[in-house]
Amino acid sequence: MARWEPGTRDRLREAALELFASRGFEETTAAEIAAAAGVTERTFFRNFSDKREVLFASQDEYAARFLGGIAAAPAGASPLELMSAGLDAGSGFFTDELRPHSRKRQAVIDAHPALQERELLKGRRLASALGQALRERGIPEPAATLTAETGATVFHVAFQQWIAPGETRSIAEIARGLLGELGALHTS
Amino acid sequence: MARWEPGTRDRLREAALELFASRGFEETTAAEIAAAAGVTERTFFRNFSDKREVLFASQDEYAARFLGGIAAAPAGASPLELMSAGLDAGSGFFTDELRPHSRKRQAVIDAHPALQERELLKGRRLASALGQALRERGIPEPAATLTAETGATVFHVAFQQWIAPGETRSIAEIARGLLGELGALHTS
DNA sequence: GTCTATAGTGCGATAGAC
DNA sequence: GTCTATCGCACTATAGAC
Repeated sequence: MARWEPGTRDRLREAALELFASRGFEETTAAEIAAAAGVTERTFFRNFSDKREVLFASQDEYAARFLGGIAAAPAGASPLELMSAGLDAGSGFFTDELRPHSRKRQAVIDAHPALQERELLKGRRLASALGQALRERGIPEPAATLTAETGATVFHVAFQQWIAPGETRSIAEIARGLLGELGALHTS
Repeated sequence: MARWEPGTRDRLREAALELFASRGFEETTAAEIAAAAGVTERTFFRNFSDKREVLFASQDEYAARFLGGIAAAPAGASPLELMSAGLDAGSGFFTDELRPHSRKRQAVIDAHPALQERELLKGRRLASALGQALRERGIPEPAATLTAETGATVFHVAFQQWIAPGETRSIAEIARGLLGELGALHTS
């Protein structure tokens, strides 16, 4: 038997969500999460800088996809086209199987101010990273920042809708619809 | 001699800012702040729910003034007039003598993600409270939320400008200018 | 005011991957 | 052999319970 099973990080994330959802965030200790994943508390903190972060690693993965989509867009793309490319690329992260998981995760976050703080910070970091990516694609200010803020907002609203009860559309569909409505605001 | 000097809260806030600014947030313990203010660690945590909160008590006072200004505005005021009344009332908090203090405080916050998280949460709470205050004044949705979000943004931008190097205008003047520019966006 | 649980860090030893 | 992830343990500070 191997000294350590692969996928420690993912097991910790799964265990944490389950325990947070069933017992509450503050009532769950890092040691309990670690034990549920078959590792020690020390290993938990080697994988996640603090107890809140275990819920937000997925956000970082999503951001990386979003940024990758912008970087991979064809040369000469407009700011809005870059943002659409990013939204499309990022949306691949939110598969239909992930939806129940995301609903559970959001319920936990909504119940704990400490987690809301982290979520807000991640949101600002996403907007900031998008702005940087757009500037690196040659978009000047203030278009880069405006487009980045819009993109972050569209994602946020689309995600909230995606996890709403009864919603069946993909997050990409929802985001496209929102971008369309946003455009209509300026042409009507 | 009194058993305890008055103004414990304020002394703790002053001591905390000085220590955070000179040594850094993480390098300063709650016990050190308490000692500098002449009280025990226990008293620190009785006054502030956590170590970060000692820097944000002022934000709560400001919010209370802002909300009071909205509540005190004349009947029949428009959403924008209510917001202006709130901004005017709140601006009284930011006296010229407070400006160096605010600059120092913001530098500390900008240097520590843990403090940025708290700042973001306070910002969301302000916007949410403004929306509630407007609804209580009879403003329907979506005007209440839109106006509240605008008001929170104007305050945020005005505050950033107010602490900018060389800036001498009052925060009320800056906010009025921003509201004017915002209005011009819709009439040009 | 005192006592205690938990978060989070530092470091040496160790076991497996390569 | 090197590199990396884990363990195990000691330790401080936060924050809440009593």
